Amino acid sequence: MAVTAQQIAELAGVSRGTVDRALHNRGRVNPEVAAKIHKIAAELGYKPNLIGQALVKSRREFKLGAILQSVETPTIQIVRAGVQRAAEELAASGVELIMRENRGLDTEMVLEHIEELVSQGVQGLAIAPNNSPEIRQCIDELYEQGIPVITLNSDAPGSRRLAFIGMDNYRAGQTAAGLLRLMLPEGGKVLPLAGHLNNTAHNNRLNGFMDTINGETGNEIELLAFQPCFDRDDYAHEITQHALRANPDLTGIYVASNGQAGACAAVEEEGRKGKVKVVAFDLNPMNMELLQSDSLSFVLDQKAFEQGYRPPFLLFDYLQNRKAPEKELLYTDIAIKTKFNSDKPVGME
Amino acid sequence: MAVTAQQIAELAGVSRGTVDRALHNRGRVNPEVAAKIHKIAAELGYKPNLIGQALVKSRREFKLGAILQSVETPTIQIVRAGVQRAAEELAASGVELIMRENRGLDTEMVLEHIEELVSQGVQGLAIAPNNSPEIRQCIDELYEQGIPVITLNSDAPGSRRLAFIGMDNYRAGQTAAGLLRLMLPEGGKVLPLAGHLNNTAHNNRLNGFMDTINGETGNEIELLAFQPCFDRDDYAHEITQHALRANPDLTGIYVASNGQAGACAAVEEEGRKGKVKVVAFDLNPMNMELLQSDSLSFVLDQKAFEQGYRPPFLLFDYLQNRKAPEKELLYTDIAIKTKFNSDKPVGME
DNA sequence: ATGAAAGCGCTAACAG
DNA sequence: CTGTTAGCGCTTTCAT
Repeated sequence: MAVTAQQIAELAGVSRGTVDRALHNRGRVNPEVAAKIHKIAAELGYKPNLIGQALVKSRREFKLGAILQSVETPTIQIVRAGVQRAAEELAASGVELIMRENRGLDTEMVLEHIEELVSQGVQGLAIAPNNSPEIRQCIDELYEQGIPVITLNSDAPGSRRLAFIGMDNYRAGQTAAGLLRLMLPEGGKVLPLAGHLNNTAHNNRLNGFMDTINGETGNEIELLAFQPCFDRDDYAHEITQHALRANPDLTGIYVASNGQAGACAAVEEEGRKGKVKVVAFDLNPMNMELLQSDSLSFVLDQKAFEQGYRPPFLLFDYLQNRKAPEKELLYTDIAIKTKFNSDKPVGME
Repeated sequence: MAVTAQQIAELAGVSRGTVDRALHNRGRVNPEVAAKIHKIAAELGYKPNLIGQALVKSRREFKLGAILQSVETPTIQIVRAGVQRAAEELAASGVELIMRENRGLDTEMVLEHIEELVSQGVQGLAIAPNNSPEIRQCIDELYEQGIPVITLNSDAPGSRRLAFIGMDNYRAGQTAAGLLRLMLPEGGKVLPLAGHLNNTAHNNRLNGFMDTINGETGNEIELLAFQPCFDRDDYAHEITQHALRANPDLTGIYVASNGQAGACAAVEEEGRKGKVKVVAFDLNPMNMELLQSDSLSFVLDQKAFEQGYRPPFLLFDYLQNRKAPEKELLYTDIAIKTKFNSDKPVGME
């Protein structure tokens, strides 16, 4: 058995209570005795038993809230699963987690949910915000009230959130550019597609892409003008069709948003499949099919499960131990998927 | 607070002990009473508190063993870190883990370590074996003795191990082939390099590669004869140099083992960098540099940390709850890394 | 067949 | 400043 606080107490000739106070520097203990206790603990390599600790701490009750948006998308479904798994696991530690969900993006609804959850007494919030000044301000107010907020999947940059966990979209854009460059040794024209420009995520994906598509060396790639497709397959289809017909030397398409199915369809209809490489985001069932049929070359995936799973733990840790996350920006892995490595691996992610 | 066994006991008018026996079907309880207890538990949505459970179970002591090989390699260092982290986390549950390590591969040493650990009384073993009949047989004998074995990183196929956790090397070979095909739209010649053919891992990586490099569609790629480089940079360098000079249309190199630095050096010396794409394995510091300098296009990485981290937990779960892993082959994710997504993400992997 | 009681390791409230 | 005590939820004897 590992060494226990009881044993230290006996060796030091004091009680468990004193050992506990000494080891946690809670004060109210004779400095000399404390020193002695620390010494014995160090010699014995004492490590507090986490299970015992958790058991007694589970008496404190915590109430957390989680607010998700765009729950109709496959990616957010995975995020959701992560949140729920965390909720189940934390239930044993006395944590209650209340979840609220919206379809689509809706600043008003988010603000309403925040208000509701706060009135229910949540002590911490995990939010997938949209990038609106109102929400940023609301997060700052929560901070003033002592309610920590963690943003997930999408960030509220500049606000006083405890942390953000999600994809580094600029980096993801760079990664996509790197892939296209590797696939296009002869250069050619590349069409960038994205939802709206006021979608921060898409915007960052686009910036990273454009900053990187023409690197220091080699192949010259000509970037066509950016086209917003508003996440719609029909728009993406039309834009792609136009671009393909106007540019016989179009060799790559970068889809930073939804709409990839439309783009792929247009490529196939024009008989350019294989000649035109398409890179898109998020490993959902549709993209898995598009990979298998060689319509997509690469999909960049984010660790959606982790984005949902970790915030409740981070909030719990903060509330229970006043321990903030190590970094403010917790970027999840940018996973590159092809048809060959896109089945789910073992483990929870 | 969540519902506890105590509450159920009160509602059923029995004691906690009876509730416990009933809920776990341990017998020695009146069937009618048991039914009543089950009913109440279901109605209240009773979930046993994992922390309480863990606390009392931590009285049982477990002794586990782990045997690693080739500890001089960066990948196994990461595996090692995973094992150690698991050991720390399991210490609170009454688990002692004894680790033994070899440099290089050495069947004799592994067998000795196994014997030693067994004589020390370990109840389960995590082993990174080499593919030798002696070790397979030894694992079978351990199975007969009731000592579960989990192989990690490398497998002992056909033996009665509880599970294997590691990379699906055939699949990884396919993935590499897919990447080269995407990068070589014009086809060309590809040189495959690997350590020995009696290294199962390399062999599988090679087979997957060769079975896939010429797909159903498109570009014709000519595969040069496989060359063993015995994991050595100097051999790889020489082989590559020869191949480059003999084949002006060589466009790709697949390094299934170590030796990639030698191959990359040869490519650069012959002035073919950029023209010849190189794919290699394992995201170690050297490969990160080779990615950054564009000497490597892609690195296929395995979740080495996870390979070390999970086996102790799986063994513990098996010993404590007789719960075997869900699958016999626990394949870890095949991660595709480029210069842009090859810095460590957040989290423990 | 069942209840009572002990105890896992820890923290916190209360007395001194 | 320090010891005592109670108790977190559960499993496991030990009586009955």
